[in-house]
Amino acid sequence: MMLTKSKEELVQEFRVQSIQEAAMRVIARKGMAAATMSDIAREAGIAKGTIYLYFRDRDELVEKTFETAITELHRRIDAALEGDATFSAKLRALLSAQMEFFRENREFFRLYMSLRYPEGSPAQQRRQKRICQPQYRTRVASLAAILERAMDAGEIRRMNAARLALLVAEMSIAITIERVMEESPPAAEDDIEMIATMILQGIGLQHP
Amino acid sequence: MMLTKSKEELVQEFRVQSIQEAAMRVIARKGMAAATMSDIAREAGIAKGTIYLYFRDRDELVEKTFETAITELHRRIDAALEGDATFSAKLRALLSAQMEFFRENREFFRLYMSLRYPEGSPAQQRRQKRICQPQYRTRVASLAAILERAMDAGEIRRMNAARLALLVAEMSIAITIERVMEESPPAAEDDIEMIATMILQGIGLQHP
DNA sequence: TGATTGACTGACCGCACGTTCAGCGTGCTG
DNA sequence: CAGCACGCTGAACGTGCGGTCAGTCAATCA
Repeated sequence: MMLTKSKEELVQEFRVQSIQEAAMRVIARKGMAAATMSDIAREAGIAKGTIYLYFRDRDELVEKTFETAITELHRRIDAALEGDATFSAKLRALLSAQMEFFRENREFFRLYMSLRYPEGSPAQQRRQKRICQPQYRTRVASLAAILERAMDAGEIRRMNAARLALLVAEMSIAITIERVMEESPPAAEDDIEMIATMILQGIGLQHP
Repeated sequence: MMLTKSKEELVQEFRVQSIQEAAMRVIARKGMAAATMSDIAREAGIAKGTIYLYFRDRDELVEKTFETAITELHRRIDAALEGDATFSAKLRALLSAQMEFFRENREFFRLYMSLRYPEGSPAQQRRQKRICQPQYRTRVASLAAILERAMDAGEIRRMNAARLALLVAEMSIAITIERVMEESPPAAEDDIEMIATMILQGIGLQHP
């Protein structure tokens, strides 16, 4: 009895997962706005109607797909940041985790970018604002907390932590974008080293 | 004869301009994807059909609207960068020009962000890629050239100029986004000073 | 083996959009 | 003042989307 149910659940989960993966691929290929339910169904090898057995509507599909992937990203970033390494080490770990994640999940990237600033109908916008912006804000806030701690520890100069967190986050996303788009990006270590150096020492001339 | 034609042209230009301004306002309010031709016509106080007397289709309206505004932005940035000031001064001038422009043209900002990464139908995407990406790439490239010159002059350390230009551009956009979204942002000078300091000296501890 | 279930299908619906065009009014012409 | 020209209008059209649901059929049950 219990086993049977488990089996059904497994099948369900498999369907849900394969639909989400199809959605991700289609969005990656055509962009968020142009990805239709028919496209996604075709990509998943099922009928359009079947999607509606597992997701209430398009919004929910996109939302769940986003959440599944972003949860994994956050898990990795949190893992990179735990422990009490120096700020410099944590910064490199953060950059490394993010780049690695998007290298493995190139397809997620397009979805991630689409959701960062709301588009579409007002209802969709509200939904996206509810779902996605907090995710981003939370990340920036936790980065700000780390910066604050590093300031307290005297590892970095004292500045506006919130603004600084924003800058660091955006720099890391910018390089990630660039790497995802490049055919053959330079070694990740080189880019990480460059950003880390720039953040810590700037580009001025005072000696290392 | 010549005068009459001039007058008609003026009326035409006025219509074109007021439609573009309406488009900008609507896109700013509802987002690129949700801004319909009816919305734009209503905002401009004319009938939907009238727009098609001045623009072939929606794509052309968006494209022309974007170009008109971006041309002004580039004019200002170029003005800020000409002359042979120090890199440090040019950097501040660049940041200042960009922030000032988006403060005056808050409405353009949404359009600018929408077009940075293509969305919509494949045809729209091709168009946007053709129109918008080069604009952005050109700006980054010219920034890279300035960085290169500063390196030659020994004003800043030698690094990968292309990557660095990307980081500087993204940082400045990030703060601009933040400022556009904030109810009452801090004084522009403070933000400019912060980014400039961060870029030139980093956040590490070695004394100023 | 016939009955029953329910996951799956895809033709269909309503709607909202971009686009069109026949007709309207206004002002200029002869 | 009649007639013409033309910028403008907005109802109507075609298209393509998200979403629905009556029907299908393979697996399970009794």
